[in-house]
Amino acid sequence: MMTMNGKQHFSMHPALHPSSEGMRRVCLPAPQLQGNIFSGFDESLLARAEALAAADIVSHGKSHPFKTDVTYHTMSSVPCTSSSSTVPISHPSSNLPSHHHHHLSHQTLEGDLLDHISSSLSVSGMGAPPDPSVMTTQAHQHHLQMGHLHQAMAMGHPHTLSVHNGMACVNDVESDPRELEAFAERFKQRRIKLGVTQADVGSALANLKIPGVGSLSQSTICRFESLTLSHNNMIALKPVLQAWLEEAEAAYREKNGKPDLFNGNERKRKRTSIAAPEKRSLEAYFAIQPRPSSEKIAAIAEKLDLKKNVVRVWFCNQRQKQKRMKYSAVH
DNA sequence: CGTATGCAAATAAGG
DNA sequence: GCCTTATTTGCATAC
Repeated sequence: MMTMNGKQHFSMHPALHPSSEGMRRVCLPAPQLQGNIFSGFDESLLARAEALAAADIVSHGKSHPFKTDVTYHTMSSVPCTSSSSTVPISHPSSNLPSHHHHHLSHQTLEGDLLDHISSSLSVSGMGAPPDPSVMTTQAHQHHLQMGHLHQAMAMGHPHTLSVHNGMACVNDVESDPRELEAFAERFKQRRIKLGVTQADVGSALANLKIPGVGSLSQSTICRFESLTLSHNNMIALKPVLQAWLEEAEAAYREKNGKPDLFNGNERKRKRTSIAAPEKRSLEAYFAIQPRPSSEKIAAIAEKLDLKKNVVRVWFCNQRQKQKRMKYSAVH
């Protein structure tokens, strides 16, 4: 099952114009131009985009890092509104772009030579039924569809001092924000004592067989230890890591060297790496049409030998990124 | 080697 | 089904 290999194809693109055009008009759909672009979409557009991609190697502006990270940060004064659950901190940052370019989208998609999409089955990925458990905030009775359910809420925790009138902030264990930090530190210490690396921990998590919990990368373990994850993420991961720690120490006592095999059913989330040439092509397509139709996405995917879903997500993320940049540009 | 980290895929959740 | 916004991770690669 699954096996959604992100078979990368680093086909090297031949063309490589030494030309150095630093003109990288972002957000510039380049509407009018010649009618042929939109009339004979398909091939011509794709080809054109590819050509652009090839010629577009220089403009790799690193731009500003702009790290808006919201990492842990010791204190998270979240008003204890305690609205049962899920209150994803809607950030008011969203502005009203109102980017209505509206350039007559007159794309004619007649014949479509590139219609044979062999994208095959979609990535079924996970199918693990959610499993409440873990978290503090029980009362979970949300069995809708599948999903990883990484219940990461539980944000409304009591301020250090604020008195809980009555029992507003019920639930939740007695874990202060300090407890979390202490745990992270303790965790690292004991992990090292066990002679286990972060990567080991990450992959060993799958052996716990906790529904909805698979392996994690070394990065994530590292971030947990250094508290560089979001508070909610920290809280969600704590019980899992704690479970591992306990098991590992128990096994250690029993002299179990390293019995842990690669059991684990839940795979670690996989991340496709899109090679540079493909990325360049995608960028070129994006410059021409930031919101390609499903059919076009399929065509692009086919051409670049990427999964359709990968391409679709790439466009989504690209739009997000562009929006972010636009925002930061205005400061 | 094991650990940090930047950038950005993949996912979650509400339309 | 796909989009958006917000977030969670992981690949790569720098320490």
